[in-house]
This record gives sequence, structure tokens and C-alpha cells, in this order.
Amino acid sequence: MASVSPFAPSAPASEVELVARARTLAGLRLGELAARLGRPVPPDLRRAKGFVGQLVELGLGATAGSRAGPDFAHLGIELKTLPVDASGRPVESTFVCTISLPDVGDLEWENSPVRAKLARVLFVPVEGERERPVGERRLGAPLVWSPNVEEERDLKFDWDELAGRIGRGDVESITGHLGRYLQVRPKAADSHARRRAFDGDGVAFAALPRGFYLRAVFTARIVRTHYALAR
DNA sequence: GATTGATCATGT
DNA sequence: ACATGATCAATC
Repeated sequence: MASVSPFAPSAPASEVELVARARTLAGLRLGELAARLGRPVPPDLRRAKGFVGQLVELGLGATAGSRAGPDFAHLGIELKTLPVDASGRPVESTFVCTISLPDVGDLEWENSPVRAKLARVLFVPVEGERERPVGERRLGAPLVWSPNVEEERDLKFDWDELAGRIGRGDVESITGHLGRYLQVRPKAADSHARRRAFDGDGVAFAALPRGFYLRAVFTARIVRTHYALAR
């Protein structure tokens, strides 16, 4: 990482410094940021789905790489780039975390990995329309977010339904249609991937790996609420 | 047009 | 193998 990008910054020392740094990137095109960091820009994202997130990580001095845990471990902050359309509306769902199928049923919301992951998030909006060439997409103004009371209540509601269903051994009954703001969808190399799970009788079976995602309506609400309050 | 299920690259 | 970063593309 740092070895291939001599101009990448070191880790920010505080949340204030991180946000200040992110603000300096606002308005920049991805091509400009990539050039600064000595990174090539892919022609499209079909074979480089993580490009935007990884570029911004590098540009902000994130430390985690592909290790588990927050991007800025010492600050307890998770970085999420948020693809948006011309009006600032998110165009994709946001991945939160994978699901440990044997464990999820025993976890209350308060101890859930979803709550932990979303406790403090730095959202960096990025123009995400497919027609726009990757290098020309601009970064937006960052937003540091923690769930407010309503947001947390809504996430807990979905967690209770989804985690409860998995805990009862009904993971195979879950589709992306469930959950108003938080949903469960496949998260795997392909549809043949399998990992160990348990059915309602405690009998092990092989299940498609899945993850929790925030629906775009939820991140849209975050953007509306929190940017509006900041104005 | 929005959404779900499938998929891709890289690093540990 | 599995976790990180997500977007693609078939389908509703």
C-alpha cells in the first residue's frame, strides 16, 4: 500500500484531522486523486469494484487494509464511500458486515456487529453514475455519522427480525426483500460458495454466505437529515 | 427505474 | 479460506 504510493498520507491523529483531510478532497476528481497517489484508474468498475473505496482509503491514510476492524482503528471510525447520482441520492446499497450464521441468533442488537460497525462512520459521497467515466467522478463533502435515536431504533427493528430468523435456523427463508432499512443479501465469491450453518434442530448444513446491507433509502435519509442539520 | 442476487479484485 | 473494498447485471 504505502510502498506503492509514496505520496499517500500517514494515519490521521484525530477525528478532526481526518474530517479536515477529507474536506480537502471534496471536489476532486478520482483521476486527480489517483494521479496524486500514483495509482492507475481502471476503464470501468466491472473488474475493479473496490477501486473507489480503496483509493479514498489510501488518500485519507486508512490503516486497516483488508484486515478486520475499522479503517481507522485508533479512532474507531469506519470509512464508507457512497455512490450518489447528480441529486445526491445514493445509487447503491451499502455493505455493512458479513454474518456469522452460527452466532447471530444469540446476539442482541446492543452486542451486534452491525451496531458496532455503524457506531461511527465517515461517509464520502462520490459521483456514481455509470455513464460518467471513473476518472471524472468527483468526491463530495464528507459526513461523520453516528446513528441518532430514530435511526438506531429502525436498525434494531430490522436486526431483531433478521437475526431472529437466522437464529431459528431459517436463513434459507431470508431474501433481500426483508427488512425496511437493513437487509440480508448474499456476500460471496459466487453462488456456489458455502459455509457452515445450523437449521432449526441444530443440524449443520451448508449455506450461502450472506451479509448485512443498508438499503439506499436508509443512506438517503442519512444524507438528507445530517447534511441538512449541518447547514 | 429500482432492487435482488451474483460477482470481482486484493490482502491477511 | 475468509475478510476487506463494493458494483454488476438479471429481473421485478
